[in-house]
This record gives sequence, C-alpha cells and structure tokens, in this order.
Amino acid sequence: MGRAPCCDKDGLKKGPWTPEEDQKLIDYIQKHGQGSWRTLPKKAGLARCGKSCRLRWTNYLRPDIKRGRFSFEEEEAIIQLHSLLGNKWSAIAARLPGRTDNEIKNYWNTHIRKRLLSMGIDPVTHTHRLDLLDLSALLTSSLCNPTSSQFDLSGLLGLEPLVNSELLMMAQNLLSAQCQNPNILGQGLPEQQHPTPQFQEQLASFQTQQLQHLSQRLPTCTPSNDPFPDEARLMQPNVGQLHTSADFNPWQDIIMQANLSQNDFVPATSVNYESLDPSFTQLIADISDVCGTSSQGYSLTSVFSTPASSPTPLNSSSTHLNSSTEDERESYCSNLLKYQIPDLLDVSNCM
DNA sequence: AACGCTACCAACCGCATTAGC
DNA sequence: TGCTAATGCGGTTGGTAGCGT
Repeated sequence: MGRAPCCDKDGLKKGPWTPEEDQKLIDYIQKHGQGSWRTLPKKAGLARCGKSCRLRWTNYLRPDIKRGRFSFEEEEAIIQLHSLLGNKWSAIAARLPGRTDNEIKNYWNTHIRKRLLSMGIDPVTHTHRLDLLDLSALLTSSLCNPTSSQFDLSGLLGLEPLVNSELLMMAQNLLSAQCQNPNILGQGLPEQQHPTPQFQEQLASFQTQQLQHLSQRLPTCTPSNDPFPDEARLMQPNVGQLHTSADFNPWQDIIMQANLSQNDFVPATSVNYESLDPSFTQLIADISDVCGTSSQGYSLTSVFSTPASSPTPLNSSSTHLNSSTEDERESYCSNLLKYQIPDLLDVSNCM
C-alpha cells in the first residue's frame, strides 16, 4: 500500500550528506537554479534522489538560512504563532526569516515543548495544566533561596520570556503573603537549603489554598461562554514584560508590513483589502484555515469589519488557547477573528 | 575506559496537494 | 475531467555528541 519510497532504486545513496555532495548540489543550483528535482541529481552528478536533494537544499544549504541558536524574539514568535496556527510549521517558518519548518519543528519538540510542560502548560492546546507542573519544587526552590523582597519569578520560571501569568500571580500571591506574614508558613523561611517536614507540610497546605483560589479564577474548560475572563488584567505583567524586555511584539512586524493602523478598521467598509501586505492576509488565511472558519461564516471581511473597540478584553498571550473540543476551538477562533486582530493592531499606537 | 542515557537535529517516509498534460 | 508527476508538508527515525556513572 502507498507509494513506493522514492529512494528505493539501486545505487541511490541515503543518509548524511558529505561536503563533496553539498558542493555539487550548490554548484549545480547556482548555475541552473532550483527546481526539476527529479532530474537534478543525474545532471549534478549526485547519487541521490531528487527528494533528498530538495530537502538538503531547503533545510540546510540554502544561502538565506540562518544558522545558530534561536533568539528570544524568535522563540516568542514561535510560541505565539504556534498558539494560533498549531503544528503548521511551514506557516510559522514563513514568518521567521531564515528559519526552516524543519528547524522550527525540531526546536519546538526539543526545547519549547518541554519548557511549556515544565511550566504546566499543555504545548498542544496552550492551556494551563496544573497537573503538568511541579509546583512544589518550583516554590520550595524559590522560598529557600530568597535574595530580596522582589523575587525574580521570571527567572524562577526558567527565564521564560512568556510567563504563565496564572502561575506567576499564584506564586506572587504566595510569596507576598509570606513576606507580609511570615507566620503564614509557620516558622517562615528556613535558613537551611532543605526545608523541614513541618515547613513542607505547611507549604503544601498553603499551596492547596492557592490552587483552590486559582481554580476559581482560571478559565474553565468551557470557554464558549467567556473564553477570556478577566484576562486583560491578568496579562498585564506579561505585556509589560514583553515590551520592556526587548520591545518586541511579533505582531508589530506584521502590522508594520501591512502598513496598517487602527484607523484602517473603522469604519470597516473603508478597508482596502488589496492594499494589505500579502503576509498579513496570509496570516489571517492561515488562522482561518486552522480554525475552519470558512464553514463557520467568518471570513477576512468579517474580521476587518469588527469595530476596533472590542467589547471583549483579550490578551496577546499564546498560552490561553483553551480549546480542547471543536466547539471550544471554534469559539476561540471566532473571538480571535472578531476581536483579537483589531486588538493586536492597537500596538501600532505604541510604535 | 566503557557503558548507558539523553538531547539534538539532519534526514527520511509517506500522505496531501498542486501543476501540467 | 482524470491521470500522473512534482512538490509541499508534518511526523518520525536514527546517528552522534555530550554527559554522568
């Protein structure tokens, strides 16, 4: 069943490429350009299948590929885009110049995914998963190593640029309560590195209270009613951090490329869609594709016809896509398309 | 030194989509 | 319109380097 592997023919090499093979491929493409991958290997003197040549070129040899570690901004963008597009690596790569879909996919699976899990965030849905979080270790570590009254929770959470806001607030609540009333944790902070059993027990008790408090404020798994409860307020620390850390917002590029301002959206009928940058409209299309909005009655037009003064407070975090069912996902996407795009454009006022 | 484990990432596989006839 | 080849894409595999024991 299925198509036979393209490299099954005798004599075709598989596995890692040698520098000589790379050079042959580079030389050929520089002379003749890329394309016609099936005939390329023979013409270039390579004992490889065309598919292998194409992958080698697009994922490694292309001159515009950026090598090296991902920057903070790139990582932020990946998380943001992944929350919107899912595993559409090529769509994500299209918005990260110099990075390939393969590279982004690998980086996601080996770095970001694990980090999100350690933060208690489901990397698939970008929702908070307290069962994934080793909260006890996190807080115990912090409480045993207080360096000042201003705890660096960003660092505590793994130097994450995109802090799980709920976790941040919960931890801050715990720490501020502890600072205001050291007795809340019994004997206060133990000086030794290893907390006493009594301390751990009291910490666990306090954690339970915090978790109960948190569970009441967290979005439930039925976001169709209100997928973004009070999140504008909750996300303020995140937004501030993003802006101050590197003055970076991945949407800004899109907005700048589209040469848009909020005024472009009010009134809606004045929007000249043809003037929009293709990358911007493609993003909308990708999101629509992911959300299946074409069948839901939403379109590019409906997005742009939404008043900029969104009635629903939204955040720019990638960690709030709470859509474990189709209905929930549709609801999220509907709100995203109706409100978040215009809201995102508000950052143009800060530029 | 040898072994096992883990992380990383290039490369492969196979299905989906597009293009050309 | 249907077929086939070409290309795109996402999931997975396997080699290897680094580290700890």
